[in-house]
Amino acid sequence: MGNKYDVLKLRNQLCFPLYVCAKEIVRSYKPYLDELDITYTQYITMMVMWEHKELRVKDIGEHLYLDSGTLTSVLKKLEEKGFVTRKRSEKDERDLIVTLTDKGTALKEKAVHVPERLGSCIELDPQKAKMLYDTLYEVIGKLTK
Amino acid sequence: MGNKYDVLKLRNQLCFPLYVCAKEIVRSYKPYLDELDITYTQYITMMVMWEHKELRVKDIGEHLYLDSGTLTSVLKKLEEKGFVTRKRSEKDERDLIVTLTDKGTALKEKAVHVPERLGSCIELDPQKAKMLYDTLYEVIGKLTK
DNA sequence: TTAAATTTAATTGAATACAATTTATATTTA
DNA sequence: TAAATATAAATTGTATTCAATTAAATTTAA
Repeated sequence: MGNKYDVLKLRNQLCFPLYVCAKEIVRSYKPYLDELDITYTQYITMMVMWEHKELRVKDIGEHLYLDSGTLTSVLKKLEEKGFVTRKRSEKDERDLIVTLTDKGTALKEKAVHVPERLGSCIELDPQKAKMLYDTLYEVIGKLTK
Repeated sequence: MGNKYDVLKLRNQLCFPLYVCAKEIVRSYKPYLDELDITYTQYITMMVMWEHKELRVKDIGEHLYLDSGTLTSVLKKLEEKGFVTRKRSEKDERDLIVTLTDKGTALKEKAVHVPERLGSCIELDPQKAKMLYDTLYEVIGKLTK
């Protein structure tokens, strides 16, 4: 029994729990990130910077799936806080080079405990976590090609 | 071989693909929802209204995991477009009653094809989809209690 | 029954996010 | 080379989202 409108019920949607889950996770990060005085978007930007030290805005955007419209203001905030510097490339003036500062590197020390603290809020079976991880990247691949 | 900072690498994060996936899915909805002249948030709000016809803002918020800060403006937009009405409850003046209009009900007819169109962008194995669905709600349960 | 506590929606302010456009620079082509 | 094209970041405008606060109404408690 069901009618053609059943597909429009919230409980039959896969995208909705995905949307809620992402939203609630970002919210759960807040108390831990507040201690570092950064937001979630600033946090994932710093993750990219901790790995690469120096990148163009465009490269950061490719790692994070974000465009310059979002990143310009995020990076200006991180520069204000002293975690990165922003400078035009001399090789190509169109590029803006973002570089991790010593203060930015030092923040890593504080951040290193965030993942476990968040993980203990979620408490997901490792096998389920892996399945979730793989499936999410599969969907991302399909949506972003 | 890894070091204590490995947990801070983007590829070792579970929350990050969740965040990206949700973001990209909402973006994928856009062309289809543009045809209905509504946004994703307005769309899920209409889903709740199609199922319940009449609800308080608070009830909508409980269904969608959104607070009045978000919903007040979403509902004002939906009222402007003529899909719902907003009226204070006579029983309890604190409550604001949102009611589906005929035009709102009619929109359902156009919306009914959105889920399949979106589904064909994702093309997920049904078994994986179910696993994903269950796991997401498991995480939501842990994060929102 | 008044006073205190609770509930509900709205408001305010900060931070995203994206589409579309603009500006500046660099590359390609005619 | 000059013009056309392409690329990168920034800007603009719209819409979320949340935390914190406010205002009004209701309920509870002293």
